[in-house]
Amino acid sequence: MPGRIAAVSIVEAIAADLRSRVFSGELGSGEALTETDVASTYEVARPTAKASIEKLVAEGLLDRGTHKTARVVDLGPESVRDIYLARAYLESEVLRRLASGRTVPAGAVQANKDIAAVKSGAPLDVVEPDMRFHTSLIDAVGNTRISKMYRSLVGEVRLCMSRVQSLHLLDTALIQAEHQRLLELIEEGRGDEAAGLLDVHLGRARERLVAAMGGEAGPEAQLPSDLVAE
Amino acid sequence: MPGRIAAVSIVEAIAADLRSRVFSGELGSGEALTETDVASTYEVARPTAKASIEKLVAEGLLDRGTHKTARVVDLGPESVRDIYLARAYLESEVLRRLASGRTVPAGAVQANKDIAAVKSGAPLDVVEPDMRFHTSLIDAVGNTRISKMYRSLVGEVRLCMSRVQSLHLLDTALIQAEHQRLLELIEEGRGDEAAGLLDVHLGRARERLVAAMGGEAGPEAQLPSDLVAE
DNA sequence: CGCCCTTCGATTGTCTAACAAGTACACATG
DNA sequence: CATGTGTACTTGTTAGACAATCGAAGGGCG
Repeated sequence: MPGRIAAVSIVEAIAADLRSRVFSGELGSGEALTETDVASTYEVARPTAKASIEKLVAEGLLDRGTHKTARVVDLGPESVRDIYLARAYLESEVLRRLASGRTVPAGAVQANKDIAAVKSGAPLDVVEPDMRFHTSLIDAVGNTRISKMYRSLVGEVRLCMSRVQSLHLLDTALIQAEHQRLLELIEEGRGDEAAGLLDVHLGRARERLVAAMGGEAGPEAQLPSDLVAE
Repeated sequence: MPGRIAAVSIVEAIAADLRSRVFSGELGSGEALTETDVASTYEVARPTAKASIEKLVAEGLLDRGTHKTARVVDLGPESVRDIYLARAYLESEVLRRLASGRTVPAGAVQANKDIAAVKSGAPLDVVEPDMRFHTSLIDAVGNTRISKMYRSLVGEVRLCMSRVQSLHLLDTALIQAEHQRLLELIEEGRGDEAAGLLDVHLGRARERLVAAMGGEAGPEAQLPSDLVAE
């Protein structure tokens, strides 16, 4: 069933485009987005632009107070830690549940294959399948509210991932290998170990990103010892 | 610092009023809310009413598809289970963390006192402090994203609580006693037992509500044996 | 007599134009 | 230098309008 035609509303279309521009870095941190600007660049009425902006604000990609211009969020080290810890919070429990039922989500398997297929020259292309790997795990528990909660985090998570990739903070092969190991641990029913590996996986990305932003990196930033040894 | 003055926008004010009308049951399940209706009852322009409605849709209190009138959500048994399981998912892990640090949130203690102070004749008054008890626990972990995720669930949770209370499915004293026990278990550092009690606490409410809605109640609906014995 | 199709009313999506209200920054004043 | 004022920009809200769409009611046809 290849993507049935979708007649999305104008505000949704604009929101989607703005979103991708934020992810691609075309709209950098702190950049202002006035309603009039958006309205004129997309040639729509201001209320329509307003609605799009408010959508992105709700997603956490834009910041704005009453009567103030919306700006692209500026994630500080504390926010990054907050985001990654919230992720770990949800995802580690998910891994335990999946492992107890030994259910390996097909979507996650496919996503990890897609990561492997990405040429090393285009680091930003890893973001989409990486994100998909993790959302597939969440969705596999079959609870629509949990999925929705995770969705409310996805915007910011993806922003972090984009930063990690464009700064070359992680090797694609390592990401892919750890994902693979996670899937194996699920299949073997070893939930606690899967959760532990996830903590390593996320902790490293987190602390490296924090360090790259000028924060004080924690010890999680280093590579696993067996790989360092080579 | 008693509630600093807040100049809320009109759409926010209308959203708040609609919300309370949904919680109070004045707007029953499936009731239609057209933009024009809302606009005329509050004497505002239609776009303003539209924005308010969309806010409630985002909160999960209203349902609506493109070009269709917004309606108050009609929670079926599956949705109720989904909601309560998502709650348990987040809250049980929170209890473990709080117990490991033996941090008893002051807000939760106060909220439970407020529950005790409610006269038995007004069951709906229990909802607010009950909700506050649980949000206090979540907020106590100090992760703003986790709090935000829980917020995205709160609307529906509160709707369920209102149903439970107006149908007299649970005794106030029992709720209050179990909350008290949860706090004690946290203080004693017994995280697993706290999580277990929470499962009982939520499971009973969940299955009784499901049963009251015509679904097949699970075994969790029964009272704890020590209380049944009297 | 029942079913399909058309038509119509109601409702939402979007637009234009406009005014009110608030913020931020430069400027003038003490 | 601190303070107040003012002005430009931006957002909040309104009014009215038109197109697109959905749901139901009614008429035609088998």
